[in-house]
Amino acid sequence: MNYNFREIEAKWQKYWADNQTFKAHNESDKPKYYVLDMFPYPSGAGLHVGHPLGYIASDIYARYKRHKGFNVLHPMGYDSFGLPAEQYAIQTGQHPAITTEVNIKRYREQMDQLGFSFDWSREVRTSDPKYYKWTQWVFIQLFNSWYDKKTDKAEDITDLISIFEKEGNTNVEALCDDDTPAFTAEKWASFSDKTKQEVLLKYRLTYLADAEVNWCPALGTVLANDEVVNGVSERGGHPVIRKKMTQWMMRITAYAQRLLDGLDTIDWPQPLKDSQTNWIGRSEGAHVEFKVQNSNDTIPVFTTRPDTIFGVSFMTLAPEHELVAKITTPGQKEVVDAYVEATAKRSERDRMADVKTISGVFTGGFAEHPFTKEPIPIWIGDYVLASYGTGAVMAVPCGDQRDYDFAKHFNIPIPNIFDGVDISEEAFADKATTIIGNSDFLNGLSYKEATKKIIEELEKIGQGEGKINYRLRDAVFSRQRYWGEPFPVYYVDGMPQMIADEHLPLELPEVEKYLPTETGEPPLGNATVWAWNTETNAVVENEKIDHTSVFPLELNTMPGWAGSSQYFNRYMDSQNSEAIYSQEAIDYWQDVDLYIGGSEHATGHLLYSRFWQKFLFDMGIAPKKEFAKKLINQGMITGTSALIYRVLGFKDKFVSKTFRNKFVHEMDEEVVRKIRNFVQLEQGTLAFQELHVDVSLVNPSNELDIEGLRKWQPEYEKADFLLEDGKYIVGREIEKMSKRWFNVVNPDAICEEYGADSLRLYEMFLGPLEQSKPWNTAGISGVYSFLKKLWKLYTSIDDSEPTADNLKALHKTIKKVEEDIENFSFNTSVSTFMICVNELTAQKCSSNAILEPLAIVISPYAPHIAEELWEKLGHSESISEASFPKFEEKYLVESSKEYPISFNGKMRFKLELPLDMDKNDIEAAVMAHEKTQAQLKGRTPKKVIVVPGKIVNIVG
RNA sequence: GCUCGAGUGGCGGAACUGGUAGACGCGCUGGAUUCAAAAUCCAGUUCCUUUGGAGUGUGGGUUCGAUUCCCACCUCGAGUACCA
Repeated sequence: MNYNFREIEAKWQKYWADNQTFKAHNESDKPKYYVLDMFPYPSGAGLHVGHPLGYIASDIYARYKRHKGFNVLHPMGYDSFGLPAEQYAIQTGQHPAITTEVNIKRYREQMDQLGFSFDWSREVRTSDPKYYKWTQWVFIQLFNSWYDKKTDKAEDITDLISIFEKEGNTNVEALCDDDTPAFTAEKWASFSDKTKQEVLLKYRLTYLADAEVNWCPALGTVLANDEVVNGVSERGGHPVIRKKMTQWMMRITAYAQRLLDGLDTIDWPQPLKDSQTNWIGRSEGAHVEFKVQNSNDTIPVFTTRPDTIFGVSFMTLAPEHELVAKITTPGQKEVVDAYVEATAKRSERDRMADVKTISGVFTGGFAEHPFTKEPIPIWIGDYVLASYGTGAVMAVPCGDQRDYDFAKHFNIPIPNIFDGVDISEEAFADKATTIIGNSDFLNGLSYKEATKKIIEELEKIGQGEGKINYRLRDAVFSRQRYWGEPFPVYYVDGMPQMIADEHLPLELPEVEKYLPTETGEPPLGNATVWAWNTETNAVVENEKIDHTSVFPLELNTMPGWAGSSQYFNRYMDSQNSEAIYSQEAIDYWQDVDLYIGGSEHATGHLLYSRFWQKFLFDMGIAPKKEFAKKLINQGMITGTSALIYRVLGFKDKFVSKTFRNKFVHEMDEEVVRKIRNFVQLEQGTLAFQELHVDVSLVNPSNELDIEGLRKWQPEYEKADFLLEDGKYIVGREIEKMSKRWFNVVNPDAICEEYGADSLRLYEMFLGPLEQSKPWNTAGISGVYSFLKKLWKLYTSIDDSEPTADNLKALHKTIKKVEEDIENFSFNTSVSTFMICVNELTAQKCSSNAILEPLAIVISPYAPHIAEELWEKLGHSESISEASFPKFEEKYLVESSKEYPISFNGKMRFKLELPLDMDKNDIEAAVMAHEKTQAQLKGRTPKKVIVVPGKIVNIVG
């Protein structure tokens, strides 16, 4: 019987589903192991071949761990809130829930087809109210918490209130808004209820604030910093501007240091840790207060080089800085206003694009040097960012290149405060060799000594202190979208109130339109039943709002990362309706042992999740400070795009690849004539435009299906082609697999033709998991014929004694595959299987004692065929729990070795010698050999290196 | 610019802590089988001036010996970007 993958794969997929083979139990005598994949957003396009790469790897690992006797948790779900479903809803009016449901169904079919060993009973969907109930619940817990620097953790807000009642806030060391006023217990008691709530908002871990946000007019929503790439939205590439809006914020900055420290405790890829480190952006320095002359105002500044304070010759404020208007003198008002206005108009993108242009204006105002009391001119300049530090810098042109350039440009003096350094050409910024001079009490000190000294002095005069600054900003948590988690929040007198836990979830209301309202409110503003009745604790019609018992609900929804920030814990007990998860469940599963996913989530999902995990840890409901011990980034599978070349200016004229050339003047006259003839253009410039066409229109020899193209899109209906050898040859380009490049390949066709086991093996065989690699199906026949050979090997099975060679082939394989899986080197395992099957076939092995363990070793990679072979071997239980064969060294012991004989490090011939031969005998045997003498040509070797069991090297 | 990766045949890639460079697969070439094709099997396949040489992006270095370690540079990719 031939290898019939269709029948086999369908049979075992059904068996696994019927028998719930991969259901994980929350208690077991076995050790636990938790293997997690990043759950997908179910888009309309379905899975492409890039998705399963990580899923296959994690599935191999999960299946392997089961063979190794672990109780494995391997769940899957859907990150099902998101923009595409909403955009589709806006266009068609179809509810996003329906689109999402359809897409999920397709994803599920595709995943089932690949034979993944997921425990589907634990599936979660972020858009399911039963799930987002707990997202809302975490939000409420954050709202009810503040961050105490003394205990260095989140604490209950009620504790803070009792401190305020007892002693005010003067002794409280909290991470709170910078503008929090100081007050005594008496003062607190005198505050109105509303004021109290306002003050508390400055402490809560999630809070409302008027924030400068990234507003994307095209999407009608704000975006988080990590959702803005090069000044445009990550999704869709729309322009983004800065705008002030009242938004929910997450006080992630409270955890900046712990997020940084935690990185040392987890086994994550270094590049990923680096990008989180950079994103958090810790810098040590000092906070310095500069007094404004003839005023009570001070300008706070953060600097990493307080040691250079005697080199300050001007200050620069961000144009948006709140003191600008106050400081500016009447004489300078006009130019300053013009500059401020011009800056506000420039998009972030513009400002970023030209880093080279130096601009700024003098305000006319002066600050006072804290030590010399000299006046320091105050400038504004757009190179100072309002969002970083204090939005103001003390400029030390001799020590900072940017300040140096600014000073040169505006003819500001550049005092030199370094000993023995020439600053006539550029600034000197090398901390290691710094010796301070010309700086009063700092003279002669190194960077380190001077920094310590100056901070002491600043503290003495009360104008500064040592400070650590972070680049990380608090995260905006509001989105002006429909298809996201509603906030469990209603407003009384403009102040946010939480809906009590027991009334969650607060479900999304129905709306007629998914667009913002005419008054510019978010889509939830269209809902007519969206008010909270505090007496019945239910959502009621808006018209019942009376501001006494019925109040308006929040109109924003949560961002995409809300639902993914705690899903890994929820899987541990996903059907629990009483709690986010039971304490028993999390005590058993603890954390994720292996997390596989893309590196694009480095500063988004993976940072936010770590933040939430630390918060849950502080609350005492998560036992681990980090949610995932080990993380692996699978590489991207790139697509091979197909390009056709349009003659510029001729809509329907396309030339085959060889005819186009980027530099027309380099083209052959003959070719130019042909093209001119083709487009009937005697004179004028020839140029070409590259256009992507669907890769399915191109065959493996890069020939275009011309008729197919004409039918593909109306634009090409009348296309006319200049052919070479009667064919149109397309250009090829390796690019990210993306719908817009028409280079997406989905796994369905491959599954259909070769089966899931082939696809699984092939995706692993492509190369190292973590590297990105181009998708090319050309090689898939290799793994397919391997499976056929494997199948054939099991056609006759008997109880014969295995030969020494049989055992050697098997145990070599066990050893290598075990090492490979532990090292996530899945590509080399596939080669190992091929070698093993080739050897056993050559040896005509039919021994049960070999074929049985071999089936288990292969089973994590190609589970369907392994189950079928296992059944053929006479088993009635699934192979999935069979224990992994034990490697035995004794079968690999050799008695002789084929020594490579090298001359000056180059291998010239090989010589078989017994392994127990000692150094001297080996040397004698090699020197006596005729080929040695031929190589030496009469010379006497200077030295002979013999490494027994490895190599012989003759020098001379 | 800065940070982090990566450069090995026609292609994907292999080579454990420095010890036979190119495993395994694709492709290609030749052969067997076949009326023929598919499938299958066998042999070959880094390059060159082939009784021998050279060779892992380039140039140096350490070593008996370097794809592997060190230094400098080049190219490509990813992240980040006026961060005070």
